[in-house]
Amino acid sequence: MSIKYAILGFLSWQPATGYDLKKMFAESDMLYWSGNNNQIYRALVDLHKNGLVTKEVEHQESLPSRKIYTITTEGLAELKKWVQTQPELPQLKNSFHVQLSWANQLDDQELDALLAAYEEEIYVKCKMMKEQERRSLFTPNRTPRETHLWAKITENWVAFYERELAWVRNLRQGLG
Amino acid sequence: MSIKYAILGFLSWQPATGYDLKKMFAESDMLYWSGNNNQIYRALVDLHKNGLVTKEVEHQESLPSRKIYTITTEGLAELKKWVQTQPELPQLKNSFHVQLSWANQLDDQELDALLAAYEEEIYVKCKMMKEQERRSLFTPNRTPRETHLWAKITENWVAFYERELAWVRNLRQGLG
DNA sequence: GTTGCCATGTAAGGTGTTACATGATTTA
DNA sequence: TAAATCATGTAACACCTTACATGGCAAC
Repeated sequence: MSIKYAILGFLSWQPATGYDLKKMFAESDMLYWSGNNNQIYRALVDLHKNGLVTKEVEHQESLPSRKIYTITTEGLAELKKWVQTQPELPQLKNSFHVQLSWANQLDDQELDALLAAYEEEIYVKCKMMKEQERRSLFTPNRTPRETHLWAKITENWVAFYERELAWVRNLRQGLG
Repeated sequence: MSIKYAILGFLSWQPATGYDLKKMFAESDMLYWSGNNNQIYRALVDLHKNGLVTKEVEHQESLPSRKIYTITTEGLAELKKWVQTQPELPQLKNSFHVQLSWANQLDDQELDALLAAYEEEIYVKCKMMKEQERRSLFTPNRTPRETHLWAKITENWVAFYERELAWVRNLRQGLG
């Protein structure tokens, strides 16, 4: 899938500039894009070309003019259509698995150090995710159902890291 | 990280051609590359240029000559060095989350159909992973420790899909 | 006085995929 | 006769990231 639908999603809440969207992506830990300019500005040009958003230019003194993008009826329809397409499987890329696959060259101490480093990293991320869940940032809060869905997505992330943490702890115990 | 280390890993078991490696990647569900030619042949050229593998050409009649790559001492050292680098966090890209984030446009029936489709997809993959775990394919089986590590990696994959399945089932129940 | 915010965008490069191209041999 | 296997490789393109570039304004 491409970042275009996530942008349409944000614009379905309210109009925004590229800069706004950039911040939204950067702040959201749920969506997996870094929020870099290149992708966002290009995507907006593309969406505009296809009539899925409208562009309104607001000139400013001594600052680059703001380009405010608003989703169109076609854009909303396209979003709804995409939302209902066959879901893809989640894509998990864990380079640590590759490291572990060929970790047999290491002695017991080196291997445990590697596992400990991974455990610590997961632990920190897990705590961050839980903190974010507690603050319930980034909830659209328009209908109870939507709020519930967003909570479930956050819950999924927390559970993902918790399970990973349990796995690596179990692995260390089994070896130690 | 790049595919180069995974190739070095395979070559640390035994010499292989690009074609062999392609099959290894395609058969392995643990490593996340598709096993396409482009990446593998380019990576092999690069590894050879850097002296991490040696190339031996075996001419054949009426078939393209086989280029057998063998890992060098430097390659083994490089692999060991990389294996001990600070692990990265697993990267999870779940486009279904994006669909769900803006699924509020859907009515209850459409939403449940979407969740059901996801559940089915995860269920099938989960069963495949369990089957692969049962058969214990692709285990190097050189030392008990290495066998154990590989089993744990497979276990991690199974648990990943099982947890995802439990999550979507729970979500459906909560909405239904 | 340096850092950060606002706001646009470009350049360059890494990573990854599918499809194309060749051509003989074996299998269904 | 159609396909799969062996074995190499190229072309085209999608996706994603970091860093670069500009330039005024506000805060510390």
